[in-house]
Amino acid sequence: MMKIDQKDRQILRVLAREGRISNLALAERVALSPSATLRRVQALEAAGVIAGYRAMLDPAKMGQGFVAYLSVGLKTHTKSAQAAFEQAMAAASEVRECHNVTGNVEYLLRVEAADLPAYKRFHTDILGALPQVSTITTYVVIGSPKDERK
Amino acid sequence: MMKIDQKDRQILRVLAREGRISNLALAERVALSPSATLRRVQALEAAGVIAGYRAMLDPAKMGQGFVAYLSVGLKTHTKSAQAAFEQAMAAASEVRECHNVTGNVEYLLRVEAADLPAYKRFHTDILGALPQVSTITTYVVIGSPKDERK
DNA sequence: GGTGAAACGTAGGCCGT
DNA sequence: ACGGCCTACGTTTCACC
Repeated sequence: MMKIDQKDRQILRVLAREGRISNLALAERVALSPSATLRRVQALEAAGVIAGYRAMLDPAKMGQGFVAYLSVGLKTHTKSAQAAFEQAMAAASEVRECHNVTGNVEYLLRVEAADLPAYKRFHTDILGALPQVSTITTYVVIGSPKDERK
Repeated sequence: MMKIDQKDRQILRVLAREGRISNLALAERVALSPSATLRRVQALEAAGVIAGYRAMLDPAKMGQGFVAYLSVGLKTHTKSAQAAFEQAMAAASEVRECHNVTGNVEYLLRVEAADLPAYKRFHTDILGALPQVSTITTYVVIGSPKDERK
């Protein structure tokens, strides 16, 4: 674990929004020399504070028009049932996120599919085929007024 | 809207995982010359298929140890109530995502806070203070076995 | 789509504070 | 321990084929 000062936070704020900004431009933004900036960025990467960089793709523009969140409840709460479910989710390309949560369900999924039929195939053929699953509730995303992760 | 061929898809797949890969390395991966690769990337950016680049930060390593998803139901489904709620979400720094969904609730939020007390402040002082809100259910994230957005 | 070259950015050694 | 300067090296980018 490393200590993160105000300059680091400034750097992270910029990088979270503009992941591909050049080190030179970043240095100017945070009012530091390029070398000092680079050293800080490298330290943040090494410490895992920056876990990586991603291009945010627009699902709609790639023919992935269907986005939904699903809450999933399991029949049993054994370790093996969870492991089996998580493995299936890891293997399913439609599943972009799988969160283990507290509450009246065990999992929250984010699923992206080309269209409704494609989503239905996932819902019935993949999720429905898992013996561990007891309840599924689908929340279709109509819009995302805020999405700082993308 | 642009047409996306197989090479484009290859490029997107790499960039989605390694957003800061050099154009040279990317070109090698997709077996194209650097200039052809750059032209494709620039076209994908211009078309909005690539909406931007982000550093993925680890909330736990930044003292943001508390992550939860919240389902929120509104009292009324008028345009003005939705607009007021969305504006409040846009202003709340704890809210990383706000999705408008179908189902028995109107919104799904992703909230990140330093700890439980910080989360409680958000829950009661911000969400609880909004007159439009009728139901709130909190799903605390225990773990994320898959998170391809980060 | 590829080539080449100029412009630009990166990264690490070094020194000062 | 941390910031700034310098510079060799690598990368980006664009006009041209």
